[in-house]
Amino acid sequence: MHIETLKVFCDIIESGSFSYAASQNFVTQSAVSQQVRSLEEKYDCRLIERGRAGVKPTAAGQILYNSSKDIVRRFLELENKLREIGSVVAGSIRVGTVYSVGLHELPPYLSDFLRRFPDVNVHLEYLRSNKIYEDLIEGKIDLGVVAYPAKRSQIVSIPFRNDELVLIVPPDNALAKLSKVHFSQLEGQRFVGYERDIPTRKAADRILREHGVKPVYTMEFDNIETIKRAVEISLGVAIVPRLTVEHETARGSLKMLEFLEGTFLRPLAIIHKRGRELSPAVRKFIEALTAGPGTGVPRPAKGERVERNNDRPERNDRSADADRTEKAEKTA
Amino acid sequence: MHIETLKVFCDIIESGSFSYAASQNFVTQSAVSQQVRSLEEKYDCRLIERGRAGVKPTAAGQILYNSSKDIVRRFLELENKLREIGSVVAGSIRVGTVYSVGLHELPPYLSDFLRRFPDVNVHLEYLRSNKIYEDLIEGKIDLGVVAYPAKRSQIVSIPFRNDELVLIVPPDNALAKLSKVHFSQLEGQRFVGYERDIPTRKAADRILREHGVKPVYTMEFDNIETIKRAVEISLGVAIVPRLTVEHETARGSLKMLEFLEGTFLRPLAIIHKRGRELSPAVRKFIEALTAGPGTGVPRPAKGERVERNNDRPERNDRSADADRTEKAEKTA
DNA sequence: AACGACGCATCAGGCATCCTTATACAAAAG
DNA sequence: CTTTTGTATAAGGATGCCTGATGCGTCGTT
Repeated sequence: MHIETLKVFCDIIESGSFSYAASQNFVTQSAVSQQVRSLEEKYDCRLIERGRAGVKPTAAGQILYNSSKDIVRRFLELENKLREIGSVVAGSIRVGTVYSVGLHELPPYLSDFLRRFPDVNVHLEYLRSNKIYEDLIEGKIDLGVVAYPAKRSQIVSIPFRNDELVLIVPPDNALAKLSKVHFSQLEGQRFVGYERDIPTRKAADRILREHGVKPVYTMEFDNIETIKRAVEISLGVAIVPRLTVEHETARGSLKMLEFLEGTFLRPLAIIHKRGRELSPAVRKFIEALTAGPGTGVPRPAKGERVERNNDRPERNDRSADADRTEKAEKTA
Repeated sequence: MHIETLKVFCDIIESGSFSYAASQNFVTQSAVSQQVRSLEEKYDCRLIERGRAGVKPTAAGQILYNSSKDIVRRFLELENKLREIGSVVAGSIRVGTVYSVGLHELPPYLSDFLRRFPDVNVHLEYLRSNKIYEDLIEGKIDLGVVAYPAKRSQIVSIPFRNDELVLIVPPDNALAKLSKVHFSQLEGQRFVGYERDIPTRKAADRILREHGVKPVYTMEFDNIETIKRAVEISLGVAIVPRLTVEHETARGSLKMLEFLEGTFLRPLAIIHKRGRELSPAVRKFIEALTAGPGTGVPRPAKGERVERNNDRPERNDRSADADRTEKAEKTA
């Protein structure tokens, strides 16, 4: 019996979905379906009731789930301990990130990391800030990457980078001819921005308030991409991280302006649950982010490990990085 | 990760032997060796110190053992529960038996059982009577088959069969011409028999004592085969179960005599630990013994199960029964 | 009601995995 | 020094698992 099969089963029960469990375990839905079937055949009893409203465990399935959950948990802990000893960087790590960072800041770090540690699978989930804190505390993810990290007793926060907040306006806006603006010039502009409970929105509002601007929002979204689209079609101006609009300013679909009153930084941080011991893979991931992309040595170069990797050059190489990076969107 | 691999590892640590762990798990020593190696490679650390005096776990190996033991135990319990639900008779059962019964009484029941339940692996170990009780209580075996079952609070005993105790003498003995003897005729005969702490020896001595015979033992052994060889070369006479000497009496290498004073039965029993819940396979095994050989239906014939078995007629059919019956001798 | 979207089941084919057999090798025993 | 016992290694083959394609219900839409 594969312990992985038990984990798949647990994931099915917890998520209520075969397909989701499949993606969580880096296999196809077909494989998951077959695993469940073979379990059911092996013990000659139905384990999961497949109904219209998702899936529910049968009595037997519930027993299997209860025990498996325990077994899987113990096994994962065991693996962490052993990897610790052997300094083996492998396994899965689950990272939750807000859209803007995940799309515009992480990619170079990520591909670098995946190249250096081919035995690590990275789950990248796009989540809203508050959900990241929640999931961290519930143990659903190992790491979070957020802006304006909140200080909480259960959360440890490690500084990552600082973005600069800039103003974007549609090319047809009066301000588009300038390269820098005074806050006073923003008076009367209609704003587009994040929803009120999102940290970057709060930061933007604070900056505006401190400079005497009372913004009028016409639209609020929960992710940066939609905000940019809204500005492009002249629904308003917005304050966003500089890195997130590089594409659009280069293409000319958006005009970016700095503030004459100074630069405003948006601190990003890696966060994790306090007290939770981090697996070698997670620690290496944090290192990779804090050290910056391209700073990693090509190989861990610790004797044995190199040999082992070289022993199987013909291995089914999962060609692209993307194959090992599961990107699951949770917000609509 | 196969849970079976973890079990193999535990068995290695507990027994201090690769080969023994191999036989316990119905695989070759080679497979065991490879499994350990792949574990060591996977976590890039030595797990077992191979020294002259057996094998010892390293620090990492100890960690692996501790967790694995737990995982394996939970998994086996889980499997029992599920098999219970699906009425699936499969898995391994460990049976400890004394030589005489294992060699002369069990075989027909065994081959019958194995034919009816091809998914069950039977570990048959030849043990001395007291070791069987010990191992039962320690949970090292599931069932025991013994003669003259001792009444103990921790042990449940189920009657199995009754052998008849008879006298065997070498063909050149004066008694060999008779077919029945009076106990009085045994006076002056030298005896060969079991060691003093073995139940059948105690029973024989009691019978002799009750009929006024004070036996003089010249040799004592812990198993029936050696006793027979000793009698064959005229080292003395012996009181043994009738079934165990069928071969020799047929060949004429031994002469068997009944007692004129009556027949003396040697009760056999299946024993197991009180309170321990028995797996379906163990229960079926008990049923098979108590019902007698040849009484089983050809198939459980419970719908689905038949189908499932028929689905794979081309399966690597482990031809002979012997392949699935591990006979490990513990006494020399 | 027809249609597409979604999610699970099934099938066939390829390939990695793991096991067995055979053999090497080391240490201990006779 | 040979034999025995126990583990490691090599080669080959069977098993099993996964993927990709496809089928088939159910649900929500227009």
